[in-house]
Amino acid sequence: MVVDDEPSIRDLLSASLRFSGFDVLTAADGEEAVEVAGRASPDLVVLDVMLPDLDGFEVARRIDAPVLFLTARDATEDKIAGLRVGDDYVTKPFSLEEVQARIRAVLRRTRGEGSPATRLKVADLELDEDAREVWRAGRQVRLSPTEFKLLHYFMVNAGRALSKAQILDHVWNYDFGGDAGVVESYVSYLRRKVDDVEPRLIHTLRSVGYVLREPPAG
Amino acid sequence: MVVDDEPSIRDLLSASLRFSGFDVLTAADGEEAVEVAGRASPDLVVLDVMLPDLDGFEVARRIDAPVLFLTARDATEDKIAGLRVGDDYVTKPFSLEEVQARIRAVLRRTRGEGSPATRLKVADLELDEDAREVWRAGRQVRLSPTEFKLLHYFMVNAGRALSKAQILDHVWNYDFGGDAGVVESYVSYLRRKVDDVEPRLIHTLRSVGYVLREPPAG
DNA sequence: GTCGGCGTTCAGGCAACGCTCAGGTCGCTG
DNA sequence: CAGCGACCTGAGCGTTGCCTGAACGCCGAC
Repeated sequence: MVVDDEPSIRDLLSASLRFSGFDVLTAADGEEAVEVAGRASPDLVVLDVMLPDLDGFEVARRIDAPVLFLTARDATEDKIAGLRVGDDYVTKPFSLEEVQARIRAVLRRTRGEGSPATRLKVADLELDEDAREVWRAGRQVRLSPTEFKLLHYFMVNAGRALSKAQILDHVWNYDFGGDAGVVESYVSYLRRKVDDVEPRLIHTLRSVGYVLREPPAG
Repeated sequence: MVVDDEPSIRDLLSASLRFSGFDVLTAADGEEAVEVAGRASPDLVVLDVMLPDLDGFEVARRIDAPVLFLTARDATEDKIAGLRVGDDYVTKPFSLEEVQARIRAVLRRTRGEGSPATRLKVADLELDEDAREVWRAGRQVRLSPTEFKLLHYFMVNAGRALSKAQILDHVWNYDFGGDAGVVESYVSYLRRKVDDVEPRLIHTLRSVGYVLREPPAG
């Protein structure tokens, strides 16, 4: 369930989550959120802290589900205050990658006890979400946060062609104003760090975008 | 079983204990506590001394299970008075690390006689929960209580990336209002005391948090 | 062959982040 | 009541990561 008073944010999140296979309900304010949650018992609520009527923490208290808070970047104070164990938060502006990662983490913690392998693998490239480790051909590789998010996005969508706009939308914050040049830069960094051995996994599709995939045997 | 009249404390404790694999029941007052305990025979009861109806010690007398009391910090008097053998207490405000440590200690004493190894080990770093001793590369190290709790939390979660917020939630008291700067300070202290030799075990993950882990062979 | 677009890489400025140290407070102890 | 240890804060400083812009190279089109 997604709760935010700004329609743009609400739509952005619900569309992206639906696309990833979640069942999504929405609410525009605190009252509605409590009401809908009471009826539908969502597994998790993505909740803006700033709502027109009720305080986000107040809403959380009245809902029996783990909460992922959306909070302004400078609200360092409030963050810790309202968090119960099992909850988590993401600062605005966020990237879709971030939100989805946190959602999966919360769901994993609360429901599935036997932590399912959080390990992504493509050929001899491996990524561990928990430990934030990346391995290529047996060697560990150090990545910056953005590099890590980008590679994660590639690996989740391994074998699928991704346009730069798509990548920008998912990996960068939604308010990022710059152009797709950054993507090229970061793909370049990634190649140097994790794709410097055969077989090459990151392929550029001219005037389309990029793919991460194991080259066909033939 | 968790007994407290404040919902926030009740939720905090029950969620955190469930996450650690315990089966948790809750009660909001003394009457309910006695009633539920009679039916369900819990292995241990976490019990607030200040309840709206009955005194905590009165409740304890009517329950056939070891009790971990939650008591105000300045109630030095009451502490000793109500404690039976096998019981223990924690002062409010507490940290989750503290409560869980005490719970495990009580359960170990009462049920499991063959004390399970309370020794954590990562590379040449060892921590003995019982004796509160820490060893690095064969040398014993003296840690302050907070340093010890922090290191303990790191070692229990060895190999997992921990955010500063997460650390704050578990190692510091739940009412701590300050920011994550303290964590940095204490990590700094820990590094000086237990991580001043190769291989380095505490690694910072920029804009993510920290990990305690043995560096990879490669 | 040449030209234009597209992609890659590098260098540099800027901002954010984290480490450390010094200092102040509190509580305990002798 | 003086001394000490533990805890937290704040400021300064070095480092890292992020993004931009520009130069260079590749590739396909004509």
